[in-house]
Amino acid sequence: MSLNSELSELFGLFAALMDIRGESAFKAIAFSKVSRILKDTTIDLKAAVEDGSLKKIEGIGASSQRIIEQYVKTGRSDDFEEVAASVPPGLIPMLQIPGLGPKTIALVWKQCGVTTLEDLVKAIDEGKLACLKGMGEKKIQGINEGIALRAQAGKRIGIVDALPIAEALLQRLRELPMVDMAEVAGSLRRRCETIGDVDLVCAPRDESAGAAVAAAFVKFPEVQRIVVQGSTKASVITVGGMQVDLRIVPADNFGAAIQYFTGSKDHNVKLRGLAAQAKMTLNEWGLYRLDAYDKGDKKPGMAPSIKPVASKSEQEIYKALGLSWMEPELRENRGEIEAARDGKLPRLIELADIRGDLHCHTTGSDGQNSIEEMAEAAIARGYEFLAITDHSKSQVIAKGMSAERLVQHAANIRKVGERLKKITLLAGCEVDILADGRLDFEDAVLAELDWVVASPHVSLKQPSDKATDRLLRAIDNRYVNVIGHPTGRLIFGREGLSPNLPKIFAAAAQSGTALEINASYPRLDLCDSHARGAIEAGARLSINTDAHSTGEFGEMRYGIHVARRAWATAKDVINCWTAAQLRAFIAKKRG
DNA sequence: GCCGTTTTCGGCCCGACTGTTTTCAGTCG
Repeated sequence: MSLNSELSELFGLFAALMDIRGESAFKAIAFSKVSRILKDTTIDLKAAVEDGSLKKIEGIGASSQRIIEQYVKTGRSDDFEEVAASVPPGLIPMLQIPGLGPKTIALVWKQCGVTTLEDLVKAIDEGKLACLKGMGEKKIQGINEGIALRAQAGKRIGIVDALPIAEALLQRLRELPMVDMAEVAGSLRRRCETIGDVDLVCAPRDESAGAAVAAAFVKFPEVQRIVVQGSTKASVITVGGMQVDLRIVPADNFGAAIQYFTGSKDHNVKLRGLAAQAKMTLNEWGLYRLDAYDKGDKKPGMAPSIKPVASKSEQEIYKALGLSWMEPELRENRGEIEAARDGKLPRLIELADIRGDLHCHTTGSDGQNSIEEMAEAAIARGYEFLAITDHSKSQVIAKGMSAERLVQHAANIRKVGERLKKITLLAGCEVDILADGRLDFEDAVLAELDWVVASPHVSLKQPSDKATDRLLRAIDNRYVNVIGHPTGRLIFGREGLSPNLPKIFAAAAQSGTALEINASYPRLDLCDSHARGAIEAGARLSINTDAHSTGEFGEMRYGIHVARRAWATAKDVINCWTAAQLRAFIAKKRG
């Protein structure tokens, strides 16, 4: 695990421990924030400790800095260990149980001696919890259900599984005659790589039709089980076991609702702070002037009776707060609010900006389709160029090619390119970066190609410094144009390499080597925060599907999501350049 | 714990829901 993720985890645990200890919730929130900052950042913490730049990061104060410094130097933290020693570690996983929070956990620990989940189950069975203050029959039943729920589900799912189902449900909602507007919200709208549940928001044409919309929604064929069904909300479990929450709001409050339920939580918290500074209050119903709001009539489940400053559209709400509208992918409180205030939001890359794919496979190695079929599929997508990059010889399982076969393959690619004319085909290779940073082919072989993607496939658990040297060596090779899936991580699968990213980004920028956002799920590698670090360091990105069949070119959209979350514009991504620009990019590095 | 054109002290987002309550605490998103 990298130093950054170790420290991120430490601060996350620290926050949980403080919660259970009953310290000020704001302290725990502050440490959670530090945990998230460390998870997102690509800065080299060792270097930041040495040059004292740590405390310049907003959200990291004196205490956090002290903890990080000690941890970087010694691999441990006195502050953390002291707190950890005072709370049984078995209590921490209990925070994951729905309906069970820090206060209740502390109560059963101190009053009943519960220190593990097993203890808790036993205490419930023996009726020990019933004698606690504020603990009734229903609450105990709720905890029991929470434990069961946690055991059977609670797992996040990949965007690749969630998005198609959400889009199908959205389509059905929009086709309902009584529905005026419907939209996806939540982490799915922000295009996060994994999501907990799907949030949908819709507005009926007639405000009284809420119950009818909910009734129609729970009968959709994708729905397996109904959790809640009312006139303002319906919650269901789909056939695939995914939870989908539908909120039904008046059309006049649609913008506020979708803004609110899109989040992120951190983004909304910051926005509410801005509202408060301007003597306003922001909630899921709208943005209101504070003095009027306090006097207004409020009933649960209904819009406040007073006139809002803004509520119909997101644009209105942001505008009233002095901000331009923000793309959902940016709403993570990673500087987008300041950028929107200063008119410095990027024009994010779109799928339509992509002119070609620079990493795919054919039957030459482990792909399903021929060179011609892949090229025709690329033309059908409107691409101007396509790089065919089959595996090198070390990838025996993937039918990796010998040098002789590769040269013949390149000749075949060029022949197809000349015949088709409508597209520029680049004869390339995905060459393995061996564990020590050597490439799987000699330079003389690579020099025969138009395009080289160099990727790590083995030794993905090597130490950070070795991984750094390995990738730097590949970047240094004049024939290497892209580092493919640079860390080798798999979502839900493996952590992959954790190289010193600032060094990698700087070398890539300086040498004219692009870094890949591999669009194939579950790779999505680089991830969003890494890709953003690369852009900030001046490196170019390349979004590629790594398609092993013509159908997989369609995965480009998932790579675009990552790039947008990384604040990428079309100029940052070489797939948006013209074929001529690409040729110049190649020629410049070859020298 | 963090932060500062309302502050170096005193705030820190807001509403809904639930359960165990006679006015509120805990949890969730």
